[in-house]
Amino acid sequence: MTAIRDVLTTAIRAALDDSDLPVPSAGVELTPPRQREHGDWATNVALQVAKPAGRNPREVAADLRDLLLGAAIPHVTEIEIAGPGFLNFHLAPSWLHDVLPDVLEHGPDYGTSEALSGERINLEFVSANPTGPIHAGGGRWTAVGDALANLLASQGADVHREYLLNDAGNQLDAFAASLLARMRGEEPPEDGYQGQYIADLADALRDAFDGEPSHADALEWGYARMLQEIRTDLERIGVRFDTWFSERTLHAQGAVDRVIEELRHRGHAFDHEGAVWLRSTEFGDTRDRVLIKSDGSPTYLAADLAYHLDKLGRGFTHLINIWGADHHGQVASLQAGLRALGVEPRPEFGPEPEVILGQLVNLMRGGEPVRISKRAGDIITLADVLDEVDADACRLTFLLQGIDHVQTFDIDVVTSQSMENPVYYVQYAHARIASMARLAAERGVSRSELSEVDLAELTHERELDLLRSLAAYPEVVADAAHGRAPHRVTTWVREFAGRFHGFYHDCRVLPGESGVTPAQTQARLWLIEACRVGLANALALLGVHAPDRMDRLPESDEGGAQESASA
RNA sequence: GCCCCCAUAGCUCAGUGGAUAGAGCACCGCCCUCCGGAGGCGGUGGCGCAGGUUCGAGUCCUGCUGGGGGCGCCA
Repeated sequence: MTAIRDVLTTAIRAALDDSDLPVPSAGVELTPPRQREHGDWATNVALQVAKPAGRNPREVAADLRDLLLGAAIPHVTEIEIAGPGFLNFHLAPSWLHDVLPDVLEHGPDYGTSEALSGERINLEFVSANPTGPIHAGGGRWTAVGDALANLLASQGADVHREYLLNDAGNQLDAFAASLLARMRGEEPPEDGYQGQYIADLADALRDAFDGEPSHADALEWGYARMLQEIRTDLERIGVRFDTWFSERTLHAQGAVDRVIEELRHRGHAFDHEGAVWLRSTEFGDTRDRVLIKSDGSPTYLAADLAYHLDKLGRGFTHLINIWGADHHGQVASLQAGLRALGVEPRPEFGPEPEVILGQLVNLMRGGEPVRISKRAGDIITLADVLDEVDADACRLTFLLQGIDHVQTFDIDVVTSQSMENPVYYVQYAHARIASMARLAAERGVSRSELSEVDLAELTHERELDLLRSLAAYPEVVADAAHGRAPHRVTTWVREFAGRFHGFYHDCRVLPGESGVTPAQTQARLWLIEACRVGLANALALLGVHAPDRMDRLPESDEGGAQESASA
């Protein structure tokens, strides 16, 4: 929230008050218009309040304009009534010049807020079963989850990254049975795991034991191997979890049993056909759900309820899970169950846990879809991707678009043509700034104290564009956090980098033959430093490095040597 | 049959009620005597269909069409 924005909003509220008009229930909307001719800020309040007041919007706007002009708001040079009744504020560039010290003063904290101060948020993501390597598509949840954690933390929340290990169900049994079968040269069971990695593991398993290991030995051995592999992959992409939560501990400590008892006690569990059911229909679910199967074992839902209760018991004020869209069917019953257990939803967050459903990733290779086939070689793992492309390119690729869209991840585009990845365009902007700083130092050009620099030298449209982007940045971050939409930061930083490259092209910073005045050099040196802060802060949220230098591209052919398709 | 998500330029996507819908790639042209050309500038080209709500709809609602994902005493 920039200062000028607050000033304008306050002035508009006062003008409404003086006109005996109500402030719209959603508050005063004040936005930068898309068209530059429409000024620096625009509000639609006249349109919103005119109808209930039975008045003409443009007349209301005219009254408000008179009051606002009388208020002598800083920087404001003109207020025009436009279209059906917009109020467009035209400001002197001085309002943008004020942004620069704001950015520099806050540095790494520029763009943060305290909106979520006091919240302890548990964010669970990835949580891939420890029965195989993380699939390339799982990289999406890794990147999105880590960036979202950063975003929530930027708003003042205490964020805890958690990975749930599904190590208690029959998945690991099927996994172990598959390993043993493969070790004996047999086909894995019907519901078992296939793929080359199982065969490789089976070979290693044979070497690890004298004689045939027991089912339990194979299970623990395989589990440990997969867990290690998963942790390694996540380390490679640069994500660290605060807690690796073992589902087993819930069963071992009787937490699952206690959940059933509690639900019975509250009258929300009942017996039917030898099983124990949750009356989830009373809490918004489409049907009741089984908690204890007729063979006496708990369902996944029962364990999941115990797990989420455990999280709340650890003092978190809000729980967020990032799940793939293929788990959509679990959401209603989990939320119904927690509700049945007496967990009250918070109005600002909705039901607990908050479940963010992300659409899946379609893997492509060379323009051809890669089916998630059981056959060997068709599995593309996150590790495969990381073997060919650096973590930054990988992460940014996953953060390019909103998670409501199925993402197409063409491994050939992200790897062999990785120079097309926008990450380099953005990182290059940061490296350029660092390069300019190095050159300035070499030439003995140093920055004066900011207070002694005349920022009014920044008048070029390219310079003002950069300042406009920087001014908008804190709100972009806040919206991205609130909307659980890290890709908005990606969108911002890509546009910002574009604006920087444009500035670089048109505006010389360092003294040379171009006729830059010493005063301009000083103002621009501070401007690029502010840009560096903006780029670095945004990239940090995305979990992408902001390099000070990048390797030069190898000289590419001039393109003239192309052989034509002569047969 | 029911539930969730999606449909914007040739392709991949931005745009979560505002005024003239934006990028990248691809295609067609330009720009290196000066801070890194991984760059800059211009051009071609678009909101699936039909209703509705609203002063105003790519955005909200309904229906349709077309994609994707779910609907177990699996996890």
